[in-house]
Amino acid sequence: MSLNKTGLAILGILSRGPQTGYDVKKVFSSIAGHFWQASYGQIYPLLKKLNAQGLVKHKTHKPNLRQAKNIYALTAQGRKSLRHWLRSPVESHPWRIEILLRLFFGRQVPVAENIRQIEIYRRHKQDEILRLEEIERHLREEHAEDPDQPYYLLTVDYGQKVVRACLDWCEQSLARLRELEKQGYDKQKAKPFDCSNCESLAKKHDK
Amino acid sequence: MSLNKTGLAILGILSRGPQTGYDVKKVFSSIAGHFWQASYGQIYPLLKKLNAQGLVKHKTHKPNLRQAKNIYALTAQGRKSLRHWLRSPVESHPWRIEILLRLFFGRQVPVAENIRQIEIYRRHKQDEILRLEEIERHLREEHAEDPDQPYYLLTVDYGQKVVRACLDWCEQSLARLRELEKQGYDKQKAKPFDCSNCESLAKKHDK
DNA sequence: TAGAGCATGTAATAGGTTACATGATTAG
DNA sequence: CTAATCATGTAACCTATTACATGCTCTA
Repeated sequence: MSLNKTGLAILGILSRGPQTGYDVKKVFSSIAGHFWQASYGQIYPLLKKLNAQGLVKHKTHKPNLRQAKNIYALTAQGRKSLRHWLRSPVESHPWRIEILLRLFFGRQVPVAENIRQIEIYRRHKQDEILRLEEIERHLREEHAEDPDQPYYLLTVDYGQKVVRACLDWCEQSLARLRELEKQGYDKQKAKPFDCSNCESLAKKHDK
Repeated sequence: MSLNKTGLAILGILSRGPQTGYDVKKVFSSIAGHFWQASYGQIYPLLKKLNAQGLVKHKTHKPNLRQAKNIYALTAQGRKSLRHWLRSPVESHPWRIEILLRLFFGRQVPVAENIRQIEIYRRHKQDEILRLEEIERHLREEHAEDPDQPYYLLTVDYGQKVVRACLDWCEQSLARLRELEKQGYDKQKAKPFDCSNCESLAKKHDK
């Protein structure tokens, strides 16, 4: 009965009504993709697994001899599993942020290179903002009658707030790095430095 | 010559000076863990692989007959690979945010349940803030002479800004859900809703 | 002398991406 | 007729977590 988060996501999507694997993918590509993703290579095998576990059932729809599509629907068991998960306490998950990994080793290249990277990152975040605004507009216009709309809007709002915080950070960091550059940071000697006290931080974290 | 992000992270950590796999892990557990993580099960095999590729070399230090530890150091090739990566443009990465996945299906449970989840999530984020402040304090006090300090502080600042944005969102979302609850949202009929126009959003995204 | 920390590693498993492969239908 | 969209699926591969296994050293 082990079930991963993406499996539960699929159950959740099917709770909105019966649909094909292809339809499920569209949800991940449209209104849910900004906080969760899944590929066909995951969706089809998972639907099979959910079916084997009795959490979904499918009807094969044959409009003609050659073609068939599988329409999946939640079972009572599936709805129960979904609701059980929704009531279990949410956990904390670590983040992986590549721009920070790069900046952490920033001294290995000239300051100007790091400035360039943040400018690229800022463009990505600006694109994300546009995408989120597009989703918000869609939700307000096309989902005005959708009973799920209030919850959907919460997810978009999260994205907008976080991405705006990223953009704030970009501006501030660019200013700081330009200042560093002016102060001749690149010309400093690379004296080795070792902090033995980092251990005490690590200790607390691993508990 | 394929090399993943965590492999590059290890190269980066070794650029601060030769050290053991155990030492590398401590960096992920202390000042780098808030934006990148790696377990022993990843670090030791990766060090072996990096060694095979000539990006790191190791000396086996034997303080006595029984014990041995492997001290790894970057090679010229390794330093070159690291710098090459640092100059390549950073890409955009999707996020997976479990609290949003849950809220997306929030209508499946009473509003009070979703409020409870956001309160739990808020506690996680408050803990993260404390952790980040601890790291910042450590960096300001113990790394005052560290030439990498300015870059390290940038990574902490990112975390603080983003987590504070999350906390803002928590407050606002809690207020909205309390309002929804008051308005009798839970008693609404669950009319089925299907948005055919979601497809147009999906189309743009998949391009 | 017991517990915490130092130190290295493997095996099983889980989770996910990408490319490949196939073929029908529909709109311009 | 041709391009886009609908629709399903597999195989190879990569990345990462967890549990397990081992044994030394130092400090209270």
